[in-house]
Amino acid sequence: MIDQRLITLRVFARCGTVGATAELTGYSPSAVSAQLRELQRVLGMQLLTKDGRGVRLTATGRFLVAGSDTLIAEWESLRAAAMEAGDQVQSRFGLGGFSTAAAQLLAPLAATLRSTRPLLEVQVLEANPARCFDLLVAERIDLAVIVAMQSDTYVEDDPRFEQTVLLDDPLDVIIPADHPLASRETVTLEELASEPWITEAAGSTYHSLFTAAFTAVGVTPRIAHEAVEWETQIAFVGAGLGVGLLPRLAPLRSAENVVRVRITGKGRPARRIVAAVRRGSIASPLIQESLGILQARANRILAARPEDDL
Amino acid sequence: MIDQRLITLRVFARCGTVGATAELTGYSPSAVSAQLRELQRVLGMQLLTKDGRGVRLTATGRFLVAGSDTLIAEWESLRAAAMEAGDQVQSRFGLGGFSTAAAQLLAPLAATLRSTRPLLEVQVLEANPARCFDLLVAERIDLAVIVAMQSDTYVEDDPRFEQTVLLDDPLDVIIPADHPLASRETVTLEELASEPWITEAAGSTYHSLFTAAFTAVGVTPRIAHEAVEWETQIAFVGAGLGVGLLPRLAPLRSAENVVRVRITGKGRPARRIVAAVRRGSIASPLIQESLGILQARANRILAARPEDDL
DNA sequence: CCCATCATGCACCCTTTGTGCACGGTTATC
DNA sequence: GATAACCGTGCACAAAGGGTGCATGATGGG
Repeated sequence: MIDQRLITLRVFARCGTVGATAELTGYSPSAVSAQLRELQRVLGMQLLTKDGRGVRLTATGRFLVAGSDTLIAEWESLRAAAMEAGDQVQSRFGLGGFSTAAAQLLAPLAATLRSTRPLLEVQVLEANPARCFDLLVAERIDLAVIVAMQSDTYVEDDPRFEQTVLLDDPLDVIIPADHPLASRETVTLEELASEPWITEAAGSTYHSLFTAAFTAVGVTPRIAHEAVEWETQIAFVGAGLGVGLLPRLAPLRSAENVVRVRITGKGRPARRIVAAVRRGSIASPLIQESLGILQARANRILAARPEDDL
Repeated sequence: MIDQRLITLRVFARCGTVGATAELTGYSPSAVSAQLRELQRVLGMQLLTKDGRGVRLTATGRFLVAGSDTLIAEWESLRAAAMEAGDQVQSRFGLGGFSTAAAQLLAPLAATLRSTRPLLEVQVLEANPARCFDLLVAERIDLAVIVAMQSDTYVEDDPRFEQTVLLDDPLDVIIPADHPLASRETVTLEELASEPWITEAAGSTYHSLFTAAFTAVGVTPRIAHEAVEWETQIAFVGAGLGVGLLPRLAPLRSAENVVRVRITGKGRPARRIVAAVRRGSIASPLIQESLGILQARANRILAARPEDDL
C-alpha cells in the first residue's frame, strides 16, 4: 500500500547500487533508475547524487528512508489489525529461509499452510540470512527463518524487523567412521584441537562461528580444507581428510562412512534460529499462525534431543 | 506516496457513494469501482458490501479507513520533515477556499507564491468548506481557507486535519441608503428585530449563523426574502426589500444604493476564518510560508478595522 | 408501475511502466 | 598510461495496467 517507488528506494538504501536493487526487487536496472527518477520528480526532492561510477543517497534521501521505517511498520500494523478484526485471509504469502532451516522448518510450514489454507498462494525462497532481510525490505517475502550469528550484522532491535527465537541448534562434529573418537558418545573441543578441520571459506557465516567456538576454549585449530556445501564437507570427512562441524538439523545419511558426535563442555558451538518479519506485521493472523507452527515444529525437534542438549 | 486506491477508499468513506467519490477524485465511477475492487483483491479483505442500490463499508473497511488516518498523517509529517531537512521545493500546490475567503486571502497568497516561487505550479479551487475538507482528503488540494461555523460539522480535533485560526470576520448589516438607520455608525440586533430580512436559504451555512445570532438576543426576525449570492442579496437590499447580513470581507460597491453599518452589542455575529491542512503536513516549508502570508494578510485586514471591532 | 439512481461489467484506448541494448563515464589492473 | 570491467542512464519498443464511456441490472421512491 506504500508506493512501490518508496519501497525501491528503501532497497537501494540497503544495497547501495542500482544493479543490486534491480536484482533484489526483480526489476531491470533501467526500471529501478526510472522509478527513482520518478520518485524524485513526484516528491520534488533530490534524493540521489552521482558518486564516482555509482549513485549515492543525499542527506534528504537518507532522512526519507530512515523516516519511512515507522511508516512501513505503521502500515504493516494497520494491515495486520484489519486482518485480525475482519477475520480475513490474505492471498499471497512469501517465505524465505536458509538451507537446513528451509528444509527442516519452512518446508513443513509451507505444507501445513497449504492444507489449512488451500487458497493461499505460498511461495518459498531459499536465500541466506542477509538476503532474507533484503527480501523482507523489498516485500518479496513476508516471513524469514534465518540463523542469527552473534558476530553477524544481526541487530536485534532493527526498527524494520521483529524477530522471534525458534530454537538453538547445536553444532555436532562429524568424524570418519574409522577414527578413534568415532565410537564416543560425546567429545570436547579440546579433544578435537589437533585434528585437521574442514570448514567453510573464511568470511562466511559458519566460519566465524567456528573460530568463535575455539577462541572460547583458547586453542587455534588447523584448517586443512574448505567446502561450501554441507554435502561436500561430509564427503571430505568421509574420505578421511579431517573432521568438521555440522548443525544438528542438517541431515546425515547413514551410508556416508561418517559418524556424528555431540560436543560437550565449554565453548560448545550453536547457531540460533530465529523467525523475522517486517515490524508491525507480527499481529497478522497468518503470521501468528505461522509462528505457532514453526514454534511447534521447533519444540518437537527439541523434544527429540538428549536431555543434556536442551 | 500512499497508494491511490487507499486514498480513494478514504474519500468513499466520507461521501458514501461511488458516484460522489468519482466526482471528488476526478475519476469516472467505473474507475472508482475498479480501484476499490482491486484494493480488496490486493489486501485480501472484503471492504464493501452491497447495501440497497449502493455499497457500504464493512466493519473491516471502516477499521482500515479509521486506522489509515494516522498513516496519512505520518506520511505527511515525514514528507514535510524531509522537505524541511533538505530545503527542497515541491512542484504542485493546490489551494481551496470559499468565495470571499478565496478572493481576499487565497488570491493574494497565490499571487505572492507565484512571484516568490516561480516554478511552483499553484492551483486554486473555489469550493465550500465541506467540499474543501473532502478535497483535502482526496489530495486534490493541500491547503484550504474556510469559514468555520460553530454550529457546523466542524470538529477542531479531527485526526485528519490541522487547523489554524486566521481571523474572525464580523458580519455587518446592509441597509437601504434611505433607511432611518442608514446614517448610524453602529446598530444593535435588537434595533433590527422588526426589519424584514434577506438571508440565504434555510439549511445553508450562513443561515444557521443568522438564526444563532438572533436566538442569542432572544428575538425571532422575520425572513422576507432569500438569496444565494451576495450580489443578489445586495441588490434586494438596494431595492428596499429589507436588510441583510454581509461579512466585512465581502466587498460592497459604492453605487449600490446600500450602506453598511457595523453591529454592536450582544450576539454580534461573526464567522471564523481558518486555514486547514492535512495533519502532519503543517511542518512543510511551503505550508509554513503560506500560513505566514495568510496570517500577515489577516493582520493587515484586522489593522484596518475600527478598534472596537477587533 | 414507471422512472430515477447507483454500481458494475465490457470493449476500447491510451498512458504508464518495464525490458533490452547501447553508450558515456569512472575506477581498477597490469 | 592503456585497457578492461563496472555502473548508471537514455532510447526504442513492447506489454499491461488503468481510465473512459456506454450499456446493463438492481433497487427504492413517487
